[in-house]
Amino acid sequence: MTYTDKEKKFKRFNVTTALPYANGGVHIGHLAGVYVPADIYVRYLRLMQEDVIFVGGSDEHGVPITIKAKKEGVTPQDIVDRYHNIIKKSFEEFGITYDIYSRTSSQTHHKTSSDFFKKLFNDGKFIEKVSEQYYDEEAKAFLADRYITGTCPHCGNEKAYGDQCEACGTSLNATDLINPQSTLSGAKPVLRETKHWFLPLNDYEAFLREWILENHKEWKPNVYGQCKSWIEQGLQPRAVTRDLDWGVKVPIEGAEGKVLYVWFDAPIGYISNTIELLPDDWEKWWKDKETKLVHFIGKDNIVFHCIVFPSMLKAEGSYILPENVPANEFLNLEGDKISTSRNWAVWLDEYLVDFPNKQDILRYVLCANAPESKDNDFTWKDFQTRNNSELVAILGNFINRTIVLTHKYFEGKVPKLNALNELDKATIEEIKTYPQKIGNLLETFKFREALFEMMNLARLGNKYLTENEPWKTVKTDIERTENSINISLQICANLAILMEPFLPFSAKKLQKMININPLNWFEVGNSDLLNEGHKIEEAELLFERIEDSEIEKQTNKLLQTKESNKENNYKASEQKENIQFDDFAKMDIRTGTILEAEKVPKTKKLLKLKIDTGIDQRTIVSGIAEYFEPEKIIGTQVSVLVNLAPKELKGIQSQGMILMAEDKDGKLVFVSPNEKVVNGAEIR
RNA sequence: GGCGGGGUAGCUCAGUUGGUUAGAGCGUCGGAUUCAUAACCCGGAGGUCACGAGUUCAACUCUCGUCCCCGCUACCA
Repeated sequence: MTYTDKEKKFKRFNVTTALPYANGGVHIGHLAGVYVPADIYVRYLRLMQEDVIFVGGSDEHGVPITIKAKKEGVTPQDIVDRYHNIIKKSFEEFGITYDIYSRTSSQTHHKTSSDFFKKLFNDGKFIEKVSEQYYDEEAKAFLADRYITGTCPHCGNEKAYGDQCEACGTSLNATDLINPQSTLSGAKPVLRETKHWFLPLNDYEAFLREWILENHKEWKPNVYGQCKSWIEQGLQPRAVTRDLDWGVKVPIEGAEGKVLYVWFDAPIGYISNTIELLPDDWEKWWKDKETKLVHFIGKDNIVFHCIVFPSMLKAEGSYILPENVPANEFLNLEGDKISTSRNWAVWLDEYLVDFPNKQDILRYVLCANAPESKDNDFTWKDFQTRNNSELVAILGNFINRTIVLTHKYFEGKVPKLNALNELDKATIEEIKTYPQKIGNLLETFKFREALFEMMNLARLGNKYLTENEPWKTVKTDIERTENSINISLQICANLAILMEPFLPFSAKKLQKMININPLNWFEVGNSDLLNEGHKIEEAELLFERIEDSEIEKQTNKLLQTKESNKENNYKASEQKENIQFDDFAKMDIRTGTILEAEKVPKTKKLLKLKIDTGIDQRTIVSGIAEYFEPEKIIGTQVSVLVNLAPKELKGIQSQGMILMAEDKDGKLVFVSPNEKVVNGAEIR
């Protein structure tokens, strides 16, 4: 029975963690947001002797993996094998205690997700839509947006992807690209009709409203608010299939060459992995109302776990819904956003090599500084300080001085307890409060506060010891000395259990040092955990100081990343294919002067400009508002493409285009004559 | 622009249904101490609670407006 569920509404816990995508490693952002809190939660529940399974796995489908495979000339399976193994191994070594860590490329998962789809299909839960998509006739395959490159219609970058131009950051549709090209064969793709199935999320709006907005007001504000925002913006049908050959095949006739869209199959991975763990007994973990389902995720996943997956489960009909989705915000690194592509991260597998047997320090720092209510910053300096002045100075030091004194005065045996004085009594009373205090906090997902309370017990120990001064009383009052060492040792024993969810490796070490077996959470809080005469082992340091040099090594590593990012940051795009003079001559580019400029209401980037082109005065809408203040550009002479077909933007006819140069940081600059000339002068 | 989250001591965060001098840890300064990994213990300094207005006997806490940070979303010819 947990502290917050006195009526025993729930008999068991099913705890899942977001499936890491198997095209890269796991970094501190993932750990702080998802894996560390989830592991703490599960370890705690186990100590409470609750029935709990902890389910994880790798997400191995989706287009990015196929692209990476192609780039390296290996199969997608090779890619996911590589990263799945790295991730699985580093989780193990880091002490994330999954009951199962499997993968979505498993047979079980293919069958489970395929059956899930079929059930929804047969029950008429999908709608079908036919649309036009690019098709590569040489490779005989439909092309995902990512598989198509072409010229960005906006900035002219020739290597824009079908979903996004990385040069200007614009998100695109593949059909927007000029000169589209298949990255599979290099062929020019053609449009072809294709059929897909959609989950009409809009039909679940009433259900979601009631389930979340009415019945789960206790969810974290960031999660609840985000859901509310999504629901109120209106939900759209979402495609659940794609034309791709890497993934779970769509299990119906006429769906050759189609797979389940990765967002559809990935959350079903939680179910598949449970089945793999408990083939005969999995259903009670997913279909019994007395099971508490909890998803640990990062904030980027809120929509999938609170809106989409529950709608899928609801559509299926026989599943329970998550009871809570404690999503964390993001962790930054030394002031900058963590970024895989810029290699701005502390990778778990590298940490484990650089700091062998120091898992608990990272666990501690990431928990103490977890982005529970807002984005937070990880710095190596803070890592060092928290280790040196909290783990070493408060926790490690208390344990060490107690054990050393026990050996010094009592030959390593627990001394007997005599008549208690007021301080003894007060201390014993306070010890009693910790299991429930920490338990309550953990059950309500307040991990950093729970950790803080655990440390407070060590603070209590230090204070108790200092006030008793056994190093003085040993010469004058042996009974006092016996009491103060006995009670200090009882605090050590309590800590040995209470710290286990947070600092499992050190807890184990401490348990060995004082010769006890792990107890359950309800046995803790007492001051008779160690009997008189109980033998304890020699003192061994739980934590060691981290010197400046080690921290410098890490910050230098990051500095290097920053340097090399700077150098590699900008690569001029390749020259486009040759054109004839006539092609160029078709473009009518003129000098013009900005007469008026104002922001287009309800937009962030758009300015409405009035330009004197020498030919006429015309209106042009331009997406430059982030870089220019309207008043300051009036009078500026610019280059204007005047014979571009007009286009309506936000209800305004835009007649032409202002030519801009884009710097590597995305900043836009006017392309202007370097001396004033007449308006309407041809640029050639 | 719309929606959501956040803006409290140098740093990281708590602040219950609005109610006495706004709290904690770390950092810093001073003291005490020596069992302990220059650690522990005691004490001090440090905040017009983003800004402005309003409701109220009383606002960090409620209402409105403004600014800043993060995310989602629209827009970028």
